[in-house]
Amino acid sequence: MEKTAIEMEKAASILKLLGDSTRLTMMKLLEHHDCCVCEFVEIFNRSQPSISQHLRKLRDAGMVKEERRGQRIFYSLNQSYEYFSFIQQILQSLPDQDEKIKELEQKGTRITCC
Amino acid sequence: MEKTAIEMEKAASILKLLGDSTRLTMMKLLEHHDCCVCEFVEIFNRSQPSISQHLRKLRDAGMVKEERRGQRIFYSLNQSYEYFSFIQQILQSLPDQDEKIKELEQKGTRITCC
DNA sequence: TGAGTATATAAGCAAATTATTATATATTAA
DNA sequence: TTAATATATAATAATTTGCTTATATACTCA
Repeated sequence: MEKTAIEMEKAASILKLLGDSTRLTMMKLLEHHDCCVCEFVEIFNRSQPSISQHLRKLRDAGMVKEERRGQRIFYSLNQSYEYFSFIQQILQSLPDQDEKIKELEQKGTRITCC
Repeated sequence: MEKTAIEMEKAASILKLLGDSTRLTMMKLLEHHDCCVCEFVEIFNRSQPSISQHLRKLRDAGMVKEERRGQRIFYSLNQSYEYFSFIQQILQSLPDQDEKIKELEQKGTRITCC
């Protein structure tokens, strides 16, 4: 097997993580926009612990990385992730979620600085 | 927006189904080879009901179709599935599983006719 | 320093998932 | 017809998942 080929078990575990609409939408949003936890809480209308737990799964898998800015923690795609191109390929097939960011901007709850 | 939400949900449900290494490997095998239940039972070394239940999920989702030939039921990818190209794109990123078919052939347990 | 805010973690629970065992159905062959 | 084979389905049990509530940690600001 070529060393660029993803193992089946690994691929399945990645797809399992993406196989949740909250996490999948998070990843699609992060494709173009860094986001902090409180933005996800508002976008998904979920509790803060629920959002944090989804983010932890993505982070533990290595798909996203975090960066603290003041009190907030911003998440972004980890472009060094070994299987980044596999994920990217999937995300490219998904419908744009930018209107969710636009809604935040209109409500004035989009966080753009620390 | 509602349509987009539905599409993300649909994508997530597809990825969830593929997010199991048995089902994912089944789909990869079916990409190039029709298979019957007893072949999967041997390949995965799982019980027959377990295999049938995985196949039922894939069939209920519309990803695979079945065709009876005598006592056996052969499964194949449903190329008319609405999201076939999405699935195909994922399968193309996965390593070839043909050696599993070759093993069956060497053992003489590959089923090629009714 | 203490209060307030943002986020993470832990514990517990209900729902979903997957495997197993037992049984039913469909087909073939004696 | 009966027996054997292939597969599906049902019932159950074990495991996993994702939510909630409660609490801990980290940072900012007065």
